[in-house]
Amino acid sequence: MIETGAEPESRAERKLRTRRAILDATLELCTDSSLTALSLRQVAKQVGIVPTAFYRHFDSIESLGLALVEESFDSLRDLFRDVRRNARADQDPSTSSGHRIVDGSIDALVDHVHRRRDHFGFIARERVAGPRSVREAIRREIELCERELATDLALMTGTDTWTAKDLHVLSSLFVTVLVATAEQILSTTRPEQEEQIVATVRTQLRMLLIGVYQWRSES
Amino acid sequence: MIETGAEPESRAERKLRTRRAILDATLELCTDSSLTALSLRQVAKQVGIVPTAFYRHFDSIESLGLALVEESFDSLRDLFRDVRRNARADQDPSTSSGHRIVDGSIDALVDHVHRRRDHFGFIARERVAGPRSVREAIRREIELCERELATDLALMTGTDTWTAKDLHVLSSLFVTVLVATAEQILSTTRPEQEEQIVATVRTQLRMLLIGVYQWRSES
DNA sequence: GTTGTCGGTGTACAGATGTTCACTGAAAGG
DNA sequence: CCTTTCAGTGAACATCTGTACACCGACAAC
Repeated sequence: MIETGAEPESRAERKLRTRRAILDATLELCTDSSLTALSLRQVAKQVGIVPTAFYRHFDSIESLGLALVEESFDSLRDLFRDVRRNARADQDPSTSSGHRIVDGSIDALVDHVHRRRDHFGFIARERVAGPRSVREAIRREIELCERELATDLALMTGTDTWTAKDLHVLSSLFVTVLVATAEQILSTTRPEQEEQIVATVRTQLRMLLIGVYQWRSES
Repeated sequence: MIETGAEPESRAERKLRTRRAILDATLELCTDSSLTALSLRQVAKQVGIVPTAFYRHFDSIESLGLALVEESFDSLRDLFRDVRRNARADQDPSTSSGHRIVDGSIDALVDHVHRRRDHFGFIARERVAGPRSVREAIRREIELCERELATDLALMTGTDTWTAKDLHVLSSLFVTVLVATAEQILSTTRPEQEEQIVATVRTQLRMLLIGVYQWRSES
């Protein structure tokens, strides 16, 4: 469609470009309304291809959704990597009860959500409203994240004597709060309201952390 | 359609019955797929009326959704009432750190979610995937619940010296966990997995409660 | 008993939907 | 150079979509 100067572009590259265009168009089209309400023809029109050409890349909206799940969770894993790097740098016993880690993690969350509104919004929506297979894929990925976070938590001071079960319980709670916060950030555009959301979750995590530092696993 | 014997049934009653049938049909049809993916004709067919008759009751799927929001939050308020009654009965200083209240509240949650799967599922889904006006209505209702819970929390031992802001922060965290738990319960049918979910949230709330009991509001 | 109200019906239409099929034309491969 | 591959085309289809309109017939009101 739009050729910008002299780009040879192999056939494979061109195919990949259209595929990307489909993924992007889909993310844009379902910013409000969910995959299940999205038609193949809307996507095709947005991309600028004929409806039938869609089948050269995906054989249904559902499998398109599965591809978007993978892509979106790449963004979420980026966030996790940032948080982990952040936490490791602050593994300083002199800091008071992990306030730095909390603040750093929240900042990272806000930052990543802003940079990939589309991906985080996609996960939040399709997690509960998408086609069954998409919902299941998302749940599986989230459980993966929880397990991953649990092993990270095991390495931190204070939780080193915890049972594996308790570690996972805590990890799951963090992920729940993380998801809820992302949803809230996505549902507002007013900066002062976002400030409010961030301040709230900051306090929530601090309250929780007090409990965590006192917790001793039973048995 | 189905006349069971001698029921005079006034015109108003009949209209109300059809309205109910529409609401029920809608809840059933969108157990997986969201309002935005639901067509007026599907609803009409499920109810057993002709498509145009739909307009005698609602002027769009969206306004139908708003009615369902009100109805669903009636169920949620029922839950809150149960929890509050429960908590008041257990306002006994001899119980250890509110374990009884936590357990009772979770039991009430599970019970209500089972009894009104449709309503809780509707809220969980349309909260993020419904039409804009429906999403906004749900968010408003949830904020109402948070405020309500915050005033309840103020009356409890341990939080009586807290600032209004901190009370709302805690209330918001409880509601977040509540919503997340309801979502998890709804997404499973296996009893042993539900047991697992309940055990997890029980521990999570206990961890959190430790922090709450130590928390002192600043300024 | 006449009249008006109003749920519900049936027909109709213009447009959108998923999917099929035979096609084109340029890049890839021999 | 000639052949194959294959992303994208375009027409055609049966079906579903929201909504407009004229209509019916039972209940309600007078």
